[in-house]
Amino acid sequence: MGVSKQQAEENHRAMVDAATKLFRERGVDGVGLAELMKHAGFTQGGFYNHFKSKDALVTKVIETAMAETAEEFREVLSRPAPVDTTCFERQVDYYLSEGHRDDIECGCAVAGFVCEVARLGEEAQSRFTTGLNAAFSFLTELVAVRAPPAKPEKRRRRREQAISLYCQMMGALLLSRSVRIADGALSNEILAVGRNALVGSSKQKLSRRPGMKRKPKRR
Amino acid sequence: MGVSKQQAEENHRAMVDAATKLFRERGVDGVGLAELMKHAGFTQGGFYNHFKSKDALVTKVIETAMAETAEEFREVLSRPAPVDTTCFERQVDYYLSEGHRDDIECGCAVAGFVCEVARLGEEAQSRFTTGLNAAFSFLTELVAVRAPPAKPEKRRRRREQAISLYCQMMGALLLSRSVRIADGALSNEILAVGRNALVGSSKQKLSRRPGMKRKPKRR
DNA sequence: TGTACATCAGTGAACGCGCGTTCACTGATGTAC
DNA sequence: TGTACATCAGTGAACGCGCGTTCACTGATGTAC
Repeated sequence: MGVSKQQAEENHRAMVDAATKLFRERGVDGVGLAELMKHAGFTQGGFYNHFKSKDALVTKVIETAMAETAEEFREVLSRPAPVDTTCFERQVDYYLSEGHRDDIECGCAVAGFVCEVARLGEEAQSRFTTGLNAAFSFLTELVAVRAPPAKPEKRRRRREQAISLYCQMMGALLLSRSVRIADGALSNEILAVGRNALVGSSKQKLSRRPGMKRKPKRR
Repeated sequence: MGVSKQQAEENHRAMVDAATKLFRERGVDGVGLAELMKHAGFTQGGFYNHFKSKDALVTKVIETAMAETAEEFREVLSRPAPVDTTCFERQVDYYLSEGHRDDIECGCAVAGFVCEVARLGEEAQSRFTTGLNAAFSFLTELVAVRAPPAKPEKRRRRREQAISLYCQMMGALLLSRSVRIADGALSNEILAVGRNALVGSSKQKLSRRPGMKRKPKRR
C-alpha cells in the first residue's frame, strides 16, 4: 500500500524469481498464483498489477530463466578450477555434477522447462528457442578446444558437436534426476557415465591421436 | 449399467490408454478425471470403480507405458529394414525419426515422463526406475554390435555405452520436441545431428579402424 | 434347466476446495502548482 | 519550499469454474438353489 517505483520493481523481480523456482520444482500447472505470491511475500490480489495473466508471467519466467542460464554457463568458466582442465571439461563437470542435479530450482533452464515448453504459450516457446540457440552458439565456441583451431568451414561441424554435447548432457541430467529418489545409485551412475563419455572420451581421442603422447598436465 | 467381467477389463484398459496419451500430451496435472473418462468413453463417476485415486491411475499408467515402450523397442528390430543396417542403427533411426518426435502420445515413455516422474508418487517412481533399468539392459545387448563380441569383463563398458546412448537419444528427442512449433528447422536439425553423431560416428569408427576396409554391405 | 437374488460397473448429481481472475478499497509515492 | 491531489502497488474478499472425490441409484451379469 503505497510503494516507491524502485520498490515495485524489486517486488516484480521477487515474483518472477519465486515463480521460476516453483515452476521448475512442480511444473507450471502445479503452482497456483496464491501460493506463488505468498512465496514472493505478497497477497494474491497484487499479481495483476504486474502481469496481465498467468501466461504472461510464464513467458517472463522462461525469458528470465534462459538468460540466467546463459549467465551461469559463462560464470562456470570464471570459477577457480584446476589449471589443467579445459573450458569444455569444466562445463561438463559442472553440468553433470550432483550439485547441479539436486538444484532443480536454479539449474539449467533448458533442462527445467524442456518437457513443458511445447505446452506453453507461443511467446514462451519463442523465448525458449532463442535461449536454446544462444546456448548452442556458446557451446559451439567451447567445443573448439577439443580439436585444433578449426578452419572456418569446420564451423558447421563444431555446431554439430555442440548440439550433440548438449543433448547428451541434458539427457543425462534429466535421467539422473528422474530416478534420484527411487534409486540414488543409478542416478549417480548416470551422471558418472555421462561425464566419462564426454570428458573421458575426449581425452582418449586426444591421447590416441597418432604420434601424439599424452601430456602429463592434460590429466 | 450391468457389464460383463471381460467388458469391464476392456473398459479398464481403455481408461489407462486414454490416460497414457493425455498425460503425455498435457502432463498429469493438465488432465482432469472428467475429461479423461470422457475420452475413454465413460462418465466420471465410474472412475473409482477401477482406481482408488488419480495417483493410483498414474502409477498404473507409468507401469503400462514403460512396458509398452520395451515392447516397441523390440518391435522396431522386427520391422522390415534394409539388410545392411545393424540393430543399433535401426533403433537410432527410429528413435530420432520425425515420426517418433511427432508422436508424443505413443512414443518412448521415458521421454514422455522423465521430467514429471520426480513429482509423482513413490510407486510411480519405482515403476519408472524398473523400466529404465530394463531399457538400459536391452540397449546394453544392442550396443554390442558396434564392436567385436566383447569379453565378459567388457560388459560394464557396454552398459556405459548403452546409458550414454540413451542419454543422447532422449536428449535429442526432447530438445527437438521442445522447439518443434517455434522453429521446425532447428527441430529437424537436432534430430539429424543426433542421428549423425550416433550412427554416423559409429560407422566412421568402424571404417577408421586401422587396416580395416569399409565393407560394402556395411553401408 | 429355470428362477431368485447378490454383485458391481457405470451413471450423473453433488461435495468442498483451490484455481485464475476481478474488484473496491487503502495509503504512501511522487507530481503539479 | 510547501500544499493539494492524482497515481498505482498492494490488500483481501469475492467471482465462476473445474478439480478430485463421494454417493445414491440403475440394471445387466453371473451365481446359488
